[in-house]
Amino acid sequence: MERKPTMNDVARVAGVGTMTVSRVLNGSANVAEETAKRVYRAIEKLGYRPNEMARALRNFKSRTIGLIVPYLFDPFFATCAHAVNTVAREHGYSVILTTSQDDPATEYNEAQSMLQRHVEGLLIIPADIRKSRVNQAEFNGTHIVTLDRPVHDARLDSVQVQNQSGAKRAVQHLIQEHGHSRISFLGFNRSLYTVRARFEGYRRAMQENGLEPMATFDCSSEKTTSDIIDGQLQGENPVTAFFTANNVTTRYALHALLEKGVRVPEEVALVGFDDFELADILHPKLTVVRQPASELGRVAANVLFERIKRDEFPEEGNRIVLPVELVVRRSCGCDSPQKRG
Amino acid sequence: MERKPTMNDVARVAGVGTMTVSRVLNGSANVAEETAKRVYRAIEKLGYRPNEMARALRNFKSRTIGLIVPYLFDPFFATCAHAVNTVAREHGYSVILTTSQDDPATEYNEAQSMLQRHVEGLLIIPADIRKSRVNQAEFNGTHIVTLDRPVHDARLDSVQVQNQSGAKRAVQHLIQEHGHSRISFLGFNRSLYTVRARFEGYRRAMQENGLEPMATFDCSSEKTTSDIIDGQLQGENPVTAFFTANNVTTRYALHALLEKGVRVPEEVALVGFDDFELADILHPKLTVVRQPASELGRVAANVLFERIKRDEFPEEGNRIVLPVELVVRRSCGCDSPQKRG
DNA sequence: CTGAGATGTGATAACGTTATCAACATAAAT
DNA sequence: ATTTATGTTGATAACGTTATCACATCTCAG
Repeated sequence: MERKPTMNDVARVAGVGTMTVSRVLNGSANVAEETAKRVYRAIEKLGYRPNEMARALRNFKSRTIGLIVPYLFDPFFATCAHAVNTVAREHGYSVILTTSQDDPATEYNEAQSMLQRHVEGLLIIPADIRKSRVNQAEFNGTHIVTLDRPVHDARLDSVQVQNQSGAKRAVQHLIQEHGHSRISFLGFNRSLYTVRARFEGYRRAMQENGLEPMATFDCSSEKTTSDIIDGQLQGENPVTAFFTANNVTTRYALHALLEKGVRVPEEVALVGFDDFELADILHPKLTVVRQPASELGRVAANVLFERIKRDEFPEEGNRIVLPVELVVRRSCGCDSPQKRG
Repeated sequence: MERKPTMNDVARVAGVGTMTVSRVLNGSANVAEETAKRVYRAIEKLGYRPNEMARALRNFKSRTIGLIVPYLFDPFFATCAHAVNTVAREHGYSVILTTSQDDPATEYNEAQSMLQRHVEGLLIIPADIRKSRVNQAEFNGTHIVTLDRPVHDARLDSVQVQNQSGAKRAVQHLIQEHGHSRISFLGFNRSLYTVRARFEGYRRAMQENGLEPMATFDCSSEKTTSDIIDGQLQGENPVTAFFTANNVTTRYALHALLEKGVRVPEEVALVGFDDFELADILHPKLTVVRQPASELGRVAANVLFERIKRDEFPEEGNRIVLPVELVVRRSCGCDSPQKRG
């Protein structure tokens, strides 16, 4: 309703000039103690709060960063976002958050919109390693850090996890500890960097053990996943273990197996990439590769703020890779009475 | 690096006045077609994008709303946030998102910070019905809508779900369909509105059936929940069913029961408030009260944008209550071979 | 005391946008 | 031919801050 009080109002009430109020607020030296007190009283009395819009316009500093994640209901991304938020607050920054739905066009539009809002930096989980356009010229002058997935641009900092080696270790576990040889890779959306990298880890583990890879990237829904699994469990050489590329696929696969009455891990083993809250309450408890979601967000945000602070645009960005951990529970066959030969 | 091009730059390149560029951008009438074309070409050439900071300052419209949720890694809140984001985008608004950790002081600070950023409206999931201070005078002139939980201020719009009647229905189901009489309410944090309301539904269901309520509000962690359950399962009159107040408590309780080797629902039944992705893969599949999380976010955002559009500050806010649904699966005892008398 | 430095303060001009007004065409109406 | 309308444009002044400069006072060494 009534207009918010401005610095001018404060100055008038305190009986000083506008600049003096500004100086008091910014803790600049050379303000008489007595004057400062008068200003503080006036601020108190009017309930004055500086207008960040005007500040941003004047200072070329919005104290805002942008964060673009594919989805918010995926617990992994949500956890990243939470961590980013926490770090931003510590730096006195606000976060403009939006989702891309894994669509490069949406991602580009949202990034543009954030540029218009003059964010000082951008944290992005890019939808597509090739089609993401956040590296174009128009983004020069904005600090960008990609997390979870990189893009093809050496100038950008990126923070990611050990996708390939983590996947490889998990598949090796299935091969070496449990003697599986017919292991199927289930994933969705080949254009996602993480899915590719995890597949590559899987492929290498198979190859190094002289086994034939067998991969699907079409697990877009519960139904299709179920159909794919159906096909792979039938025939003369049925699959004996599944490796799923992320928490969604893991869920689809587990659901399908349970629906069909297939016993896990007795009849078929299952190991997934990405841990989640309920993985150790499920029956069976899931063996998974755990990603440090919080740390991913935290590290990426810190890298970004470091860049912002230095206002540095390097020729070659840093690439930070965080370790993952194979959390062995039961779905791989461990802790189970019978093992296979 | 290089400064971003401004409207003045565009005007110079196009050989027109600044106002003409402004007019073209805002689609205002009365610009000659030929001139408009020149302006568009200049915009294209320079890669010009309007500075939202300057616009906001000049127009008193930031095209931004604030969203404060307790936590982002709770799938319920994350889903709300996702929905809010979607609606905001449809309106051409950006969302500044932050978390309160269910702490009223943090909530207040974050809300203040958003006011300084001149958000046009605020969507809040308040931490505490009494201690939340978002209704104070300093927030006059900002549109506020609370979602999921209300605060004590009749002027604020609030959107929530049928907490009480949903809980009551669930408990009635345990009593009437499965003959339970020793039903324990497990929750955490009595200062949360939702927990209270759900308890009240539980209490009424018990009372109307002549049963003794039995409630705990201390399920703050897995450990304490486990201990509480231990106590209630021992003694001469052990509990035969649990009603849990939200998805976190449900998880704690289920985990504890599984750890102890208690069979659900054969030995003890379990019904929770708030559905989640994996509730139907768990063993047993969980019977829950499902909340329309997406719709909650969507409706709240729409209410807010309606207020913003009309710039209306009603004496008495709307209170919208969305229906919940009892999703009957197996943990209540349904679909189980034996029923109790 | 005189001049140099420190200290405290305010006027002014930006930052990039847009509302308002005034100016000029040109077309239509008398 | 003169008025009246209509369409098209630009100069100017804000919005609320802050950097810069300028002007006072005051302190103290010489």
